[in-house]
Amino acid sequence: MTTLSDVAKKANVSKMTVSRVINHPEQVRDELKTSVFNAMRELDYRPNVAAKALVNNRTQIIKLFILEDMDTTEPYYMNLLTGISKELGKEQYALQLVTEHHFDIGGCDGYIVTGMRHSDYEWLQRLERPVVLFGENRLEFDYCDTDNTLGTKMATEYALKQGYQQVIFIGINVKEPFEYSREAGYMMTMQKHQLPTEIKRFSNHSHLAMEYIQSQWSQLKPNTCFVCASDRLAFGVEKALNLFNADIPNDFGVIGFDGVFLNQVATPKLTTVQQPIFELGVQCARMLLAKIAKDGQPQGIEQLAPTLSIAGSTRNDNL
Amino acid sequence: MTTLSDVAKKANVSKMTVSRVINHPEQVRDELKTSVFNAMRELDYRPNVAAKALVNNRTQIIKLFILEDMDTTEPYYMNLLTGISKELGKEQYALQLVTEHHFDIGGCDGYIVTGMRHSDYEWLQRLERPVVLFGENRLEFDYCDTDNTLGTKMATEYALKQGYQQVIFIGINVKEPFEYSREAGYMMTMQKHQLPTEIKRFSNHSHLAMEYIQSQWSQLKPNTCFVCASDRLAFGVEKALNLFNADIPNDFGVIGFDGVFLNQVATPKLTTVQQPIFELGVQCARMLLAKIAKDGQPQGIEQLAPTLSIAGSTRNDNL
DNA sequence: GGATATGGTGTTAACGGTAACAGGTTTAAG
DNA sequence: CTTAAACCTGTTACCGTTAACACCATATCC
Repeated sequence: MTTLSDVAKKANVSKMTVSRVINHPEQVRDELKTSVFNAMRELDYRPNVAAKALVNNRTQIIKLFILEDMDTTEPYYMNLLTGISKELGKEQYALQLVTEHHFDIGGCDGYIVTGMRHSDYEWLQRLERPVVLFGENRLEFDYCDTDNTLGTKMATEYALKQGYQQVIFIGINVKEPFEYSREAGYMMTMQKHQLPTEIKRFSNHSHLAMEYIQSQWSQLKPNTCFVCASDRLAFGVEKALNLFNADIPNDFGVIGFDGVFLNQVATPKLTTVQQPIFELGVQCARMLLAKIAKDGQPQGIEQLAPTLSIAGSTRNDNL
Repeated sequence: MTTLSDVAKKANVSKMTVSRVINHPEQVRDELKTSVFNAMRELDYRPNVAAKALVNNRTQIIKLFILEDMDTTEPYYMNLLTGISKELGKEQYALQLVTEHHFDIGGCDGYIVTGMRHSDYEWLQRLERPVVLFGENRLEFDYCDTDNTLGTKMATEYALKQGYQQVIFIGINVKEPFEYSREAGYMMTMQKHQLPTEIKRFSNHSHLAMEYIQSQWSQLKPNTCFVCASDRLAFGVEKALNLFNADIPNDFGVIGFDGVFLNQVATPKLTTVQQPIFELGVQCARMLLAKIAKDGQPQGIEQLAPTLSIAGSTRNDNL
């Protein structure tokens, strides 16, 4: 391993100058800078992360708290993790997963928290390092999330554009901001078109949505589209409709929300609000690193636009 | 942050003694040891990872290479990651994900590699730090994996025990050890019972298995069980059988392999060979840490027994 | 009883990097 | 032309930990 000293010798300067070229390049003459850069290249210099961490009192570790039960949303996370990890890797940060609320053994430079519920608020506030949430909140935490309202707006607009006369919203019965936002997108769009709204809510399990459709089958009118707050619920709706040999997408449309895995295995494949999970991971990481660099200053919020992934569960102009 | 020196002062010894209590306790008198332990507890001492890493020329980072396309096996990985991460965390190691073959920027103390294909052999061999594979291989790499042969043995035995007269194996057409092992478990069991074997192979996509069943439907005899090399294929088989309103599980049985997510969303839920993915992650990590501690010495292989998760896609004595 | 091992502890010098300060040179101002 | 400010670069000390060695007791041997 080549060190600062090696580079310094090769470039005929002191260690300190080399260090400055890396961290405060504006303080060094251009002439020296180029010769230092050359030396670094020739020797294939890579800074020693541990040494830097030691002197800066950093750990180069970011902890990712996954507070919700992973099994319920599992496929989701891999993309998030990949995004976070990729971005952190660029700055030589490493990731540590924390799934239980076990004690914070070993330090870290910051936290990314996902699946926060309102009850977690208290202990999150006590954390002594910068925190960024993945997922909307109405508190003062910095966060990244999909633009949930935009997502259901897009879904509802699309359903109407495809000519479905009734649009029913199948929501998740949790009192969390992301759900409110998704419902809001639906409501706003329906009101804009002066149409009546109808919202049903269930725990996020496919069989509940399925049972609902089964119980309501006789009252369902054709030409209805179900805009769902998750792919899970949409999956259940579709399964139930299939049981009655309903004509999807001509008589009934189904639109999910998430776009991770489940929409792919449904038959027909689900039209869904595709969240940019990977990019959200990248953004979370970026925001956290910025916050660390700026000594914990608030970084605000970042909402990324989802895309509507169109598949066989809704009518489609273009087919 | 309390340091070694703080502890040393409190216990009236030198830093070195404290360090020895941690790393070479056998070299320290019991009397001193206890007083050092007390001091550590009172001051809530946590070793500084960066300092330790610096002096030991370690990074405390493990890289996880995910070589296969994640989208195909996605739900799988979260459990693996959690297992690995949990175990690494205990020893203050952090994880770095590497999904593209991008350059090995920044060092690490070891690698865990998953999704290795035969073509990756060459560059893997060149890695300069200890490597442990997740997944069978017939080369000299240390690895952890499910006992694949045992898995299909269990599945096939179970199918026969439930009285299915024909058992057909639906395999994945890749030339990889895990597939050979799964086929072997099926073959051995059938031969043991002196029954004829039948193996079909497809790429690991549900629609291919689905199309196969559809094309063969007229020739399929009731009382047949399909033992599949993946839940994906099993899912396809089941979907096709459902299309014909076949009686699952009475006329046809379906058994998958993996037990991550997909088996849960199938209707009826899939009986499947449940891999202990989380534990495999833990084992991988443990093996790698042992290898690092022993300066890269081979650690052999570790095959964990899967369990048969019984659900509605097969007949069941107990129901 | 003096030489020789043995076990337990402290001292010193690194590991690779950076902040803070010191010192030298150039530029600008009066 | 002097003096102060601005600019660059080097020196020193330290971040927290450990290996290697030095040292001093005590136990062991002939």
